[in-house]
Amino acid sequence: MLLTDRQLLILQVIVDDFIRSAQPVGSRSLSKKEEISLSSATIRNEMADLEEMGFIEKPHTSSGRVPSEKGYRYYVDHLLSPQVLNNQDISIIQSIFAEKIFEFETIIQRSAKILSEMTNYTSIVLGPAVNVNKLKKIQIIPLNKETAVAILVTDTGHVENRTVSLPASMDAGDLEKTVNILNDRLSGAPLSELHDKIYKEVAMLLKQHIHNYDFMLHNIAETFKVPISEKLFFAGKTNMLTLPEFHDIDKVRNLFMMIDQEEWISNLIRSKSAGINVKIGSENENSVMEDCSLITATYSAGTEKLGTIAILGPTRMEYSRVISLLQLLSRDLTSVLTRLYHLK
Amino acid sequence: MLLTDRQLLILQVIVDDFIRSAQPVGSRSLSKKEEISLSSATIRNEMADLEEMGFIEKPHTSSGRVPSEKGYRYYVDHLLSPQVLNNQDISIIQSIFAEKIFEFETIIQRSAKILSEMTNYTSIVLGPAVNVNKLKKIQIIPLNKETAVAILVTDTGHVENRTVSLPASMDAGDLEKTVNILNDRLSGAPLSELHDKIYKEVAMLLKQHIHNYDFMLHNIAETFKVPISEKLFFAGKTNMLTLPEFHDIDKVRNLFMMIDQEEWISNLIRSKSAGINVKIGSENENSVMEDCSLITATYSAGTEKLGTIAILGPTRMEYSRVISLLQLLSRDLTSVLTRLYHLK
DNA sequence: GTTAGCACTCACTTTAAACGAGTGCTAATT
DNA sequence: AATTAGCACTCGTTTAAAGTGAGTGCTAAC
Repeated sequence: MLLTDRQLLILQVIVDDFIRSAQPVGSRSLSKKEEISLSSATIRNEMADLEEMGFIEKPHTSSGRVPSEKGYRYYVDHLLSPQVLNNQDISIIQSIFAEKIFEFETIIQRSAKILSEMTNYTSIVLGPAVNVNKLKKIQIIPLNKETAVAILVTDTGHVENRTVSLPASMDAGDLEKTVNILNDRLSGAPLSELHDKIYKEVAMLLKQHIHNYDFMLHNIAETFKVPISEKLFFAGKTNMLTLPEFHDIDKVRNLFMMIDQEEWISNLIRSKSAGINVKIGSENENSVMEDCSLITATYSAGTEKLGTIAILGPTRMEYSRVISLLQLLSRDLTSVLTRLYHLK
Repeated sequence: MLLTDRQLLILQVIVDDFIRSAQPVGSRSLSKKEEISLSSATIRNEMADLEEMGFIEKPHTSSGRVPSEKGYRYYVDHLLSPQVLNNQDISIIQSIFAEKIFEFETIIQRSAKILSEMTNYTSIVLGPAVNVNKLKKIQIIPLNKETAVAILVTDTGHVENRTVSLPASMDAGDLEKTVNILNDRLSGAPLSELHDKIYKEVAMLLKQHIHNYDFMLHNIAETFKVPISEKLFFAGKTNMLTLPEFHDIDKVRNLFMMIDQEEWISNLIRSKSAGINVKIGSENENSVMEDCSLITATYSAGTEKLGTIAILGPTRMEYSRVISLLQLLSRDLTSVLTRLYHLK
């Protein structure tokens, strides 16, 4: 099942054309293209072969051909000439990092936004798993007699905060002691281990030094128990509504309902290997994603993988452009983050 | 233009029926209702009058009647019997506040989610304007030689954080001095005034005590300049897609594109007076909201208005239920927040 | 004042016909 | 042997016409 050069060319043109127009491609319109100097009849013969091999298919008997999933897969694996981005694209991507003072979350969010604007698809960014980060510092700042704010800062500069209740008997001295003990014992520990460590290592110490040991211990442990999972950012969901494949409102609704399940989409995106990853249609193993492709790219700091950026679009996606954009952005993100967080 | 009791009854039944079914209501189906013991012909006469007065209208000559905006308005103002919520509804709302340790943002977000689930409409919650809150404490926590995290805590327990660059020459002592000066001078000031105050009151002091005065001053001022506006939370956008009035994908797209403009929606929601507020269709003064009604309620801490919760639905909305839910939730929110933040 | 009856309206549904983009196959051409 | 012109055929889409039915307005009778 080897394709001739001519079949390759025809397949490529069919895919390109369909990506552009969303209309089934007929033999006559192909024969008019510059790249192809064959009669429509010859093309029909080749198309019949391509169809037999499963690369293209007909929506109905008398219509033009449409790439099948297998066709897209072949196109992505073998026919894709990486699109050279123009200077404007490049400078837009780089504008994400232009601001001097920046927040990690801001960058991630802006990345998602810009990516969706540049592609007219939906972009999804999975932030780093905060709970593998190591604790840099704990602070507890009292607001009034009963309430205080607990703040965790990680070595990556991520800040988590929770409101905690203070025991009535707690005085400023006790609070300070508690914070000191916590910092002393917990600094450097991954956030995910805080809860355990508090009971194992901090409990005793607190008991010795603090009046309202019990209440406080419990409260603090609870506060730090809440799993801090990766944050998920979306941009350009509305773009889906402009695509002809989603003119059916039920399809859109099903897709949106799936997307709203952050749990599910996190798993979908997280479990991808490093580098660029393309999942076409049913490769995503979910019926609502049948008409969608998902392209993911990971970003890192140094050698440590931090998160994923993804583009969700129709199977009829501009693979070449999207891949180039993701490559560029993930590289830039990685280099900025490496610079920022890896000089200890 | 005073309505007779019979006209009132008919109007009410028409609106109720249309809210339920989304289908134009005909005279015959009305005459079959228990509440109404009149022949269809009589009802037709009354309907003709109601139409002449502008309370109902016909989509086309030979169709049943549909409430007009004026009809909804009258219904909301005069015919609405506040729906008594059942125990299940009440306990669901109260479950929002069940958790012991809670974050303001978490509560707000959960409120939005639950509200949208209970109503099957879209809920929007506008958080408090953080920049009128007063500064409780500033902390700057160095991550490495070049970077630090600046943390602002307000008297309401809200935490803002930014990454800042440190001057190369900065040592631990300088940093501590800076933080002390900042806290000393800025505590109690509204966040919105920090930027000005830094130049007016802090600049001099820093100059006297800190080595790399210039770089630091600038950096800090910039860090605190970024306007911290009210956060906006959405839930149940997808619910719109199940409504028959939004079977037209273009309508949905226009609405979603409008909603995505946070700026715009903030203004729409913010500028409402205290208490419950109902805007029907074109009263929202935007063409994409023509088929939508927006019901808003404010929540406060003590006497200070903090934010707004809103439900966006079709003009054919279950006004009674939504108003009851919003009333309950805004009251509960207010009482919890008052308890929490008003015991200084 | 109320109601039964009837002609009328108009969106929606159904059916049939015409259209046209595209195919597969065959026979002629290169 | 590969290519192409020609032609019958398929089938979704468009257009037109006819039929259906929910609902109305009006009038005359109760």
